[in-house]
Order: sequence, then C-alpha cells, then structure tokens
Amino acid sequence: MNLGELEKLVLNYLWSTGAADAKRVHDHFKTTRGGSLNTIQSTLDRLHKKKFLTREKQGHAFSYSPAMEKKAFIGALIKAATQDFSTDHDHLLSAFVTLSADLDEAHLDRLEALIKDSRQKKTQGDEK
Amino acid sequence: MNLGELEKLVLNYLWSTGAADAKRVHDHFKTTRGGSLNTIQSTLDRLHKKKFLTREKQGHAFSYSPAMEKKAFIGALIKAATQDFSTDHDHLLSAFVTLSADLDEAHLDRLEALIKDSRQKKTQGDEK
DNA sequence: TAAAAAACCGATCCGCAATCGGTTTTTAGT
DNA sequence: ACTAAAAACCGATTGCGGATCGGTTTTTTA
Repeated sequence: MNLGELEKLVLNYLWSTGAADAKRVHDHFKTTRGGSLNTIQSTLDRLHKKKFLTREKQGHAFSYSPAMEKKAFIGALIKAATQDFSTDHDHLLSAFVTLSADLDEAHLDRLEALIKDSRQKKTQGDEK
Repeated sequence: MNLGELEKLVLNYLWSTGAADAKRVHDHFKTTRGGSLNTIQSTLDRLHKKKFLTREKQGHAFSYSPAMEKKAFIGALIKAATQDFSTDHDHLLSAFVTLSADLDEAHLDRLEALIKDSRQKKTQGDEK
C-alpha cells in the first residue's frame, strides 16, 4: 500500500479531472515537474497493477480512472496504515479524536451528522 | 514516516511492556522471530532517530520508551498517510466514516462520546 | 501496408529497512 | 587504575520498491 511521490500526484490528478490517458497525464506534469512520457506510463501501469486504477481502451490508448472514490481510498489508507498497531477499534477511535483536536465546531458537527448517516445505513441494511 | 516490519513489532512491544533496553527486547524476539542483538540495537536506534522512542541511560544500558501514547501515534500515522490526499478535513471525515462501516453500535456510541469529550476540552481551552 | 503512436520490457539508480561483523567506548569488578 | 565484559557505534551488504528512461514489440490508422 506504499505509494511513491509520483503515484500520489497522478492519483490526485485523476481524481480531480476524471479519466485520462498517459499523454494527457504527461502533458499535465511535464511543465511543473518534468519526467518523460514513459515514466508516466509505467507509473500508471504500476497503479493499475496495484488496483488503484482501472483502464479501458478508449479509441487509440488506454484511459485510466481511479478504481474507487477518494473517500473510500482514504479509508483504505487509514486501515492499512493503522492495522499493525490497532488491535481493536477503540485505538482507532481515540486516535481519530486525538487527530481531530484541530477540528473546529463545524467539522465536529459534520462528523456527528456522518455518524448519524452511518447508523441510518446500518439500520436499513439490518432490516433486509 | 514509513516504518519497517521490525520497527513496528518493536514499537508495539514497547507499548505493551513499557521501557526496555536492547537486551530485553532481543530476548523477547529471539525465539519467535530471530535476529541478532545488533539488529535490535540498530532498529531501536533508528526509531530513536525518528523520534518515536526516547532513551535514557538506566544504569548499564539505554532504556527505550515510546515517545508518545499509542493513540497519539496512530493519530499521527493517519495524518501522515492521508495528508497528500485530503486537502480539507471533509475528505478525512467522510473517509473515516466510510472506514467505520464495520463499526458496530457500541463503537459508534463510543465515537460520539469521544466527540463530546473533544468539544468539552475545546471549550475549556477557549475559556482560558 | 507502412508510418506513427502506444504499450511493453528491461536496465539502472536511489533511498531505506534489515542484518550483522567488527571497532570503539563505557561500565564494573578486583 | 587496569582489565574484561558489556554496550554503543560504525560501516558494509542485501533486498525491495519507486522513478526514470531507452529500446523493442504491438497496435492503430491513414
């Protein structure tokens, strides 16, 4: 689950603009950061092999898209980063709140609303 | 912030048992996983240089302890793992709730309680 | 079907964790 | 204070994975 620097940049770019082929991605990065088209190709390839991108022949070339929503991905990141340390969920919870020390009221409100949603979804699922 | 496999094991061990010197740590791992005392030494050293452990001469040898509480550490892990992806806090929040899809009622309760605490602390801080 | 574009392969470089041998420094016992 | 043992420190090696790109094969298209 360890992502390199360019891999992160490419993923973020694809989330911001949607599907793109290697050429488009390269066009975007060549001025700001440099690197050959080949480098972009192999990075896209690596991300594809790692299942973070899906790809589909779109006319001439492969068009790459993020394999999951950003929030799901970040969730997976958190899981991967913490799994070797948090045996139960409690650690994760308190860690999150520790982390959220710099969350303002508005974000705390938002978090509560999200929890409510989560309960909602869970209940619907149970009723099935 | 990338930790190797042995580094993670050592950190977890120190959280579970408190301060220990290289010998103690080595004694703990030599049967289950192998590796020389030197390997443990340099791992402790690396963790110390990375500021994850503090150390103090305790009689004959350095005694190493975790530099922070586990929950603070996990919070830092989450921050590090996600910072290249979440521009604002919203992503992080929804990611967390996505992640917590497999949290049961009890844990959701606990999370809400923790948020309450967080608000409490914040208010106290503001009043100063 | 030939030129151009894209995909694929392989080599190299770099950084970092793991590993451990060997040397220096520190500690402790006499 | 001297020396032996222990601990700390240094440096070399190995292995892995990302970044980089040249060169070759495959695919597309005109």
